[in-house]
Amino acid sequence: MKPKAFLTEKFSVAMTALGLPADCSPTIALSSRPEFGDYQANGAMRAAKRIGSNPRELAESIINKVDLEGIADRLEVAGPGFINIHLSSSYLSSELSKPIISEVPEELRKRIVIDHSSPNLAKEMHVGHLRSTILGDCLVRIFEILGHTVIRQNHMGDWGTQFGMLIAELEQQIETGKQIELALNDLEHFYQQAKNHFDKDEKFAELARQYVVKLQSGDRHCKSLWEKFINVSISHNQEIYKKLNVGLKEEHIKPESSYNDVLEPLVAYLLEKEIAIDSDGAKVIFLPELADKNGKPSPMIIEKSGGGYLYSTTDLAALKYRANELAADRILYFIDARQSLHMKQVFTAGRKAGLVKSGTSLEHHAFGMMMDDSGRPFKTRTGGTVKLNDLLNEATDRAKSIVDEKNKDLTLQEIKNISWKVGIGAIKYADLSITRTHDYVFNWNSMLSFDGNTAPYLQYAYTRIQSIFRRSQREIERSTKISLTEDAEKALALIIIQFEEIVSQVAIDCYPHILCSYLYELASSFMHFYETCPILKSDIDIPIKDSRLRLCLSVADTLHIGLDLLGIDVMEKM
RNA sequence: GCACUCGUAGCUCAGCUGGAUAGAGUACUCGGCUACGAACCGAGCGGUCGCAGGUUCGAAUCCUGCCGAGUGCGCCA
Repeated sequence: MKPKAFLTEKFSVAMTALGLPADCSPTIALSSRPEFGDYQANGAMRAAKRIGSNPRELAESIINKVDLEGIADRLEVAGPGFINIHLSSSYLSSELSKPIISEVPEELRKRIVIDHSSPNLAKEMHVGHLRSTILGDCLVRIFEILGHTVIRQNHMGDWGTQFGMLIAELEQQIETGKQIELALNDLEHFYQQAKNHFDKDEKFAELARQYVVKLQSGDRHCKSLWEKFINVSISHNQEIYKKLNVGLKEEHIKPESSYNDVLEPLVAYLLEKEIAIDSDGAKVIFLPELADKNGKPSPMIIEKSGGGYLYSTTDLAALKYRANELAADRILYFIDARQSLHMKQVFTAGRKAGLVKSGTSLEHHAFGMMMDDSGRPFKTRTGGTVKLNDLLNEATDRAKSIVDEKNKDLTLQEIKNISWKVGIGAIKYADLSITRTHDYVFNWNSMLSFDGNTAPYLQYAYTRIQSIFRRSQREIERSTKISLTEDAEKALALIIIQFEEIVSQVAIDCYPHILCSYLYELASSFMHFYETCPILKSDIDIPIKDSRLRLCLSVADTLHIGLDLLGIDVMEKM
C-alpha cells in the first residue's frame, strides 16, 4: 500500500503527456484540511512558472489528462493552482484488502550493519545508553520486516586505559581477602572505589598504568582478571537488554579488544600509503577534506607519541571489518551527536585509505543529549547519572499501581505482565517519539507518563479492539469486505493505508518519531471512529457490523506491527 | 579562534524536498459513562514560529547577518 507513490506515478504520466519538462514533479502531499481532499498535487504551480503559463489553467489540463478512474471521486483546482484529490471509498477499501506491509523486491535487499548500544563495560548502563540501544533496535526491526539482512554490532568498550585501574583495584581487593563476585556485585561502587584510589594514590595510579600495558600485551594473569570483570559486566548488560526487550544477544558483541591484534598492521598500512604521517611523534591522519575556512586540515591521531592506540584506530579497524568481512552495503552508527566530527573523520579517512568500497553507505545517525529541566546536561543531584535499571524498575512500579487501580479483573500474573509491557513501552515511546537529533529533557514524569500521546494510549486502543472481538461472537476473516460509508471510517482507512510508506521512510533516514506520530494519529482516529460508529449495537445490520469489525482488524494489525517495530508489546487486556 | 547542532503555545514537542487558516500532548476551564473499556471522547483557553533583512505567486521551512543556548576540535573513550 503506497498511495503517495501511486498518485505520484499517475500524475507524472499525465504531466509528461502534456509535454511538461521531466524535472517537473507533481509533489503529492497529504491535504492539510479535510475540505481540500485527501491528497493534493502541488506541482502545477511550479510547472506553470517554468513554462510561463497560467497555473490554474495548467492544473485544469492536468486534471483532464490524469487517469484516476475508480481511484478518485473528484479532482478540483483550488487556490492558486492546487489540485485536490478526493479518493473514492472503493479505492480505500480495496487498498485495505492488501497486506499492510511487504518485503522489498529481492534486488533491493541490502546487508546492513547496525552499531548500537555499545556501552563501556567500566560502569553500569545509565539512562544515557537508552537512546542508542532502542533506536538501533527499532531500526533493526524495521529493516528486517522489509526483508533486509541485518547484522547487529555491539561495539562494547572493554579495552580503554580505565581497565588498568579496574584490574589494579580488583587485585588489591582480592589480596585483602575479598571474593571476586562480592567485589563486583555493585559495578558502580567498584568503579568509584577504583577511581578514588587512582586519583589519590600515585603508587596505585602507576600500578594501574602498568596493568594496561600488561593487559594489552597479553599477560595471562591480567587477562584472567579482566575476563572476570568483563563477564560480570556483560551479564549485567544482557539483563538490561532482556528487560528492555531489545534483541541484542551475546553473539552481537564485537568489543574493542577484539580489534587489538589488527591495530598495528593497520597503522603500518596507513603510514605506508602515506594516509597517516608522523607529527610530533604521534601518527596522525590529516584530512584536508574536512578543513576549516582557513584551510587547516582536520587532524585525527591514530597512535600516541609514546605508542598506544586510540579509539579512532579501533574505529577504523571496525569499519574495515564491517565493510569487508561483514560485506555491508550500509553501515549505520547510532552514537550521540558529540561524536559527529569523530565519525566524519573515520568515514573520510576510511574511504581515503580504501578500507571501504565506494558503494558502501556510511551513516552516522546522531542523537541529542539528555538534559535536565533547566537545560543543562543531565546529572543526578549528587552529580552522577541515573542507572538504566532504576529507571526501568520505577516505570514498571508506577505502571503496576495504575493497572491495579484501573482494572480490578486481572490475575496477579496478568497484572505483572501488563505492568511490564506498559512501563517499558512508556519509556521507549517517550524516547523514540522525539526527533532523534534533538537534545531532550529527561524528566521522570514525562518519561513515565501514561496519558495522552504515549505508548499506553496506543496499547489501550489495541485492547479496546480486542475487547470488541471477544464480545462480537463473529468470526472475521481478512477476506471480509469493507464498505466505507461514514466520514470517520474513511478517515481511518486513509491513515491505515499509509503505513507501509511511513515505514519505508523511516528505513531511509532513520527517524522513528515519524512512525510514533503516525501510530498516534492512527489510534486517535480509531478512538474517533469508536465514538461515532457503533459496532456491536443490536440494530446494526450484519454486513455493516462485519465491515466495521474488519476495519478494526486492520487497525489492530497495523498497531500491532507498528508497535512491534518500535519494540513495544501489545496485550489483550490492560 | 574554528566547526557542528538547536531557538515554534506556560511546559514537553510535531510541522522544515517552500504551499491554503502553524498542529499535538500536558496544564487550566467546561461538557460527556443504562451502545462496544472514561488509561477515553468533545469544546474552550493559549503563538511577534529568537531578531532583522533577502529570494518569490507563496517562507516556521531556503539564503545572509545578528542575538541566545549546547556540543566538539593532536596524544581519554
